[in-house]
Amino acid sequence: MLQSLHRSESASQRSSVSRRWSAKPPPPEAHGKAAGKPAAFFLRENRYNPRISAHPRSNETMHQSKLLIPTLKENPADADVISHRLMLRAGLIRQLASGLYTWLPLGLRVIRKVEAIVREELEKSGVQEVLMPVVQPAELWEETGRWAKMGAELCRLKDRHDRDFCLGPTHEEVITDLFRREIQSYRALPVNFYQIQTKFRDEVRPRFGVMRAREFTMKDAYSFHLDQECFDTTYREMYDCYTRILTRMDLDFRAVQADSGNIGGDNSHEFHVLARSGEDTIVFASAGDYAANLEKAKAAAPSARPEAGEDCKPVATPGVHTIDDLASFLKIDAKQTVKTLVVAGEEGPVALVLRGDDELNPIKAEKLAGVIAPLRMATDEEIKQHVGCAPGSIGPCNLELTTYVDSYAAALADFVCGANEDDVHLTGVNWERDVALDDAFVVDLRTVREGDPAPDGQGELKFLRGIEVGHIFQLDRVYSEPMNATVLDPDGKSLIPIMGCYGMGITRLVAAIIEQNHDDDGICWPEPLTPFDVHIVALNYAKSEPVREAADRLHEELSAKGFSVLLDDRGERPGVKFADADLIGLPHRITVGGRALKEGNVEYRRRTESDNRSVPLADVAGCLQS
RNA sequence: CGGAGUGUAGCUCAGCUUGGUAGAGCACUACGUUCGGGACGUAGGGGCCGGAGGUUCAAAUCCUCUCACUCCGACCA
Repeated sequence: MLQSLHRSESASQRSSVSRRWSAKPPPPEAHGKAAGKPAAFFLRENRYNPRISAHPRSNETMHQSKLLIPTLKENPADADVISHRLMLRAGLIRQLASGLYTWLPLGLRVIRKVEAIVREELEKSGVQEVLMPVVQPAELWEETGRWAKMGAELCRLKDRHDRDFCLGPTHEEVITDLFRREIQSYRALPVNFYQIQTKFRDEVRPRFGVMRAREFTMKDAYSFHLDQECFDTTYREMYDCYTRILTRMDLDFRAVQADSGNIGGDNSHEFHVLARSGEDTIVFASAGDYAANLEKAKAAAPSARPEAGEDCKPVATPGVHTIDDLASFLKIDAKQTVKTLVVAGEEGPVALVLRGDDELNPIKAEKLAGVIAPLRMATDEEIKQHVGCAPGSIGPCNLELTTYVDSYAAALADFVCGANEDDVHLTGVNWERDVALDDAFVVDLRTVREGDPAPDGQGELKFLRGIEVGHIFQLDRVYSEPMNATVLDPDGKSLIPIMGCYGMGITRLVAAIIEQNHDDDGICWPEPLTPFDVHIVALNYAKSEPVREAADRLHEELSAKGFSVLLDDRGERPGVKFADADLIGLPHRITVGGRALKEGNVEYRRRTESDNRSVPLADVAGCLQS
């Protein structure tokens, strides 16, 4: 597969390249009309102007007419999310196939900015950079059992010798292998390695452009420690490091407690950039510091259970199958009912009891002993067989299944539930009296809701949407143990180190930044991340000698002062240039036009402001620095 | 993987119901007029109507099968 992949790829590249070039040969040093033009992949706006190209320039790549920045006037049909739309429209990326994107010059410059900040802060935190291969041998994954455990998301391939490989979706195996080969002494610990590398995950559903792509760039770091205390120190350091990185990017973000997947352990935080289009719901307290992913979020324990008041009685409920039906049929609040869900378990089905108005949190449920992960609801047949009725009439009374009860359901008195008999419910049911309740089986199962009391009692819970751009968590010995990574401790004994793992989505960050920094006209790059600092929009550059001279001089002057400058030297009309400038969204725009130039001025405008300011040509640099 | 939808020019889309020589706008090329917020005229170039099979005198259009892409749900940076 690997082999055929190589072959077909190079073949197609060759053919498309030769087709392109043979159709329209490039003009080497030729000037004038007779010269051919590699027009197809230069800009649509890029009119070939012999007079311009006759002028040698110091820094060709900064000239917009020579850079591939294919802006789009119309919204691409396939992009619904704002960042995706703007990235296509501003010419940052182009899609190759589902979940695969080519980064064009402008987008790549932003990636480099993001990477630079990430690198600087990681180095400050004492993390050392390495670079591991994208292609990884199956043997390593077999050692940890993930070769079998990972599904189709792991892209597998074979080399010419028919040996198994995969495209790395993550690098725990590789780094642990490196560690066990190279590090033998406790004295080397703690160590922390990072890389910025392409990952491939064959996502079931890539979406939102580069936000959830199959191939993407991630910064991943892995640390090794002798003991928990040492790990905790590094974990805090990484938490602070991530906070510094996102703060430097001017992002509005939240660190939240997170579920650590199948790894377990309490040390797990996600870093979310707040955005309406975010895929995750994050929960935070209106007062105090509590913040968590919805999957993980808890509410304060319910108040104590009231005394029983009613007698337990069966009631006929023909055709009533849902909690809504039940509440309206009996004219009661859904809060006074209890629902019993049956899920697949290791030794027969398991019952989960929740208050009628609550939603099951599947992440919490699948962690329970005896419950199969990923969570699967029992089929109607299984329920019929084990409970004896249809799903609409199940209840905890006389239920012969392992039963977990959510603490909110456990706090009810005189509640209504199914009678485990079709079309019959029980009213006035009370725990202990009518149903046994073992404290060990009273657990947190519900999905929290806005307005719930915060678990630490500080205010109530609020929801926001977030884009997960970072995740730090404890790996314990999940990889070091099966892979036999050990060091000798001071007493000469073998010791298996604890590991930590710290991920940050580089390409996803680019999308998240745009989600938070745009307006109706386009992107508004924050200074630390902008592909260029300054956009010089030269009106009539080709035809007006004074404009060309002023713009070129300004370009050189600002470059010399350390600004990165994009000079719009295209032969487009002013309206087109302004619209593109807004779309691309560089923070500073300088318009050089004949009108103001007569007075020796140019116009300056911040991307986030709506008014132009007239500035003498000589003062531009000072104006930018202020 | 289930559900929904879309594939026609580089882009946005019409044409399909009711088969009869493939269209518009933008973009591109040339020339001219324009030139401070997405100009205009004239003349051009560009399409295996996603692919395969079928029905038919005739298929972008009808049928079958496929492939790709997008959106909604379970996974994750």
